[in-house]
Amino acid sequence: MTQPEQKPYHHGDLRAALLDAAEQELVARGVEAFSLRSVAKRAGVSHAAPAHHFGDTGGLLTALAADGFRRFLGFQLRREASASADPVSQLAGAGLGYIDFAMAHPALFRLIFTSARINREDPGFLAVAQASYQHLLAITRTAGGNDSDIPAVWAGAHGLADLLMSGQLPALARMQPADRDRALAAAMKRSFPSGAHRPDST
Amino acid sequence: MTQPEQKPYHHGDLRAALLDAAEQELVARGVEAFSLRSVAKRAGVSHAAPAHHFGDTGGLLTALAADGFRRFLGFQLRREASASADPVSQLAGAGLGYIDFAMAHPALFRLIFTSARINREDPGFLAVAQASYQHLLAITRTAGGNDSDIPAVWAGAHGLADLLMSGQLPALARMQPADRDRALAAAMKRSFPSGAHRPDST
DNA sequence: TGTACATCAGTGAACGCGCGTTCACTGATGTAC
DNA sequence: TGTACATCAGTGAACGCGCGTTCACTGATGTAC
Repeated sequence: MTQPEQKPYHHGDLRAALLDAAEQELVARGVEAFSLRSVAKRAGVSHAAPAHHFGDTGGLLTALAADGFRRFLGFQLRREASASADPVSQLAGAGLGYIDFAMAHPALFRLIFTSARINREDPGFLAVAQASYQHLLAITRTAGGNDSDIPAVWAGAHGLADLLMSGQLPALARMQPADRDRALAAAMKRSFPSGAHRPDST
Repeated sequence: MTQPEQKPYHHGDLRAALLDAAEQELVARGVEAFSLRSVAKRAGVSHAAPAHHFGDTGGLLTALAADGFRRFLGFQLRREASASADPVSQLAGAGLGYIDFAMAHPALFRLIFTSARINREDPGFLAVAQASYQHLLAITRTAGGNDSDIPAVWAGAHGLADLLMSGQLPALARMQPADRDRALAAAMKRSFPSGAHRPDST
C-alpha cells in the first residue's frame, strides 16, 4: 500500500523535478512560449519556486541546455562504441549519434544550438561544449585529419541533422533506420579527411 | 523645402512599412520577443493596425519569412552570376551565397529555417521554398549529380552557414572574406557529386 | 536527550507590464447616378 | 460637375491574460550547547 501522498512542504529534489518539467514544457510548447510560471505549474509547485533554484528563465533554460548537451554527447559516444574500431567508422558513428539526437530531441537540439535565451558563457554549458568539441577534434585527427578538416566534417553532420529534423529531407526521413543510416554515413563520409576516405590514393 | 510632415490619416503603404519595421524588430529583439504591438510602435501606427494587414503575429512573421526567402535566393543567384560558368563553380557560388545570406541576415535565416512561429504551409512561403529547392536540384544535376546527391550538397552549405553564423567556427569567421570563401568552397566541394569534383577519375 | 535558534525551501498574495483581441469610431477614398 | 453613399484603412479605449518580481510568511531541517 502506497502512502496517501500527502505532499510534504519540502519537495526533496525540486531542482531535478523542475528540469524534468522544463524539458516537457519545452517539447510541448516550444522555447518561445517557455516561462517559469508554466514550468512551476507543470511541476506542481508555486510559481515563485523556480526562481529559488535557477534565478530566471534564462538560468533554467541554460541548465536544461547543459544537461541536454551532455546527453547529446552521450548519443555520439554510444554510437561510436557500437561501431567498428576503424577511424572512419568511429567518425561516422559520432555523426550518426549527432543526427540521432537531433531527431529524437529536436527541441533540445534547437535550444542548444540556436536559442537566444540561454547563456553560452555559463561555466556548466561551456564545459560540455568544449568537451564535445575536443572529442570531435580527437576523432578527426585519429581519422587522419587536422583542424582545417573540422568545418567540413562538423558541417556535414550538423547540416544533415538540422535539415532532417526540420523535415526538409523527406526522402531520407521516410527510409527505414538502417537504410537511412547507410545513406547518411555515405553523405557524411564525403566530408571526412581525404586521407581517410581514399586510403588507396597514395 | 519638404512638406511639414503632417501625417495623413491613411499611411499609403503601411503593409511595406510594417514589414520593414518587423525586420528591424526581429533583428533588434529576436523572434522570441516579437509582437504585433512592438512592430506597430516601431512603425509609428496604432497597435491595432498590423492586424488589418496580417491577421496575427504568425501572419506577419510568415510574410516576413517569405520576403526574406526571396532575398535569400537572390543572394545565391547573384553569387552564381559572378562565378565562372562551369557547373562546379556555379554550385559553389550558390553555396557561398547561401552562407553569405546567413552571415548578413542571421535573424531572417533563423526565422526561415527554424522558427515555430511561421506557417510553412502558407502559399507565398511555399512557392519560394519550392522554387529554391528546384533551383538547387537543377544546378546539382548540371554538375553531374542526381536527387540522391542533394542531402550532402545541401547539408554542406547549410551546416557551414548555421555553424558560422552562430559563432561556432571562429577560425573561419576570423579570415579575410576572400580567404574564407576559398576555404568554404573547398569544404563544400567535398560534398559535390563525385563526377564533378573528380573529373579525371574515369 | 532536549532545547533554542539560524538557515533554508517553498508559499501565496500583490504589483505593474506588455500582450492579443474587441469594438465603436473617424477620416479618406472610390463609385453610382 | 456635384452629391450621396459604400467601402476601406487606421484609431484609441477597454478588456482579460500570463508574465516576472517582490515580499512577508510558514514549515522543515540542521546545528550549537
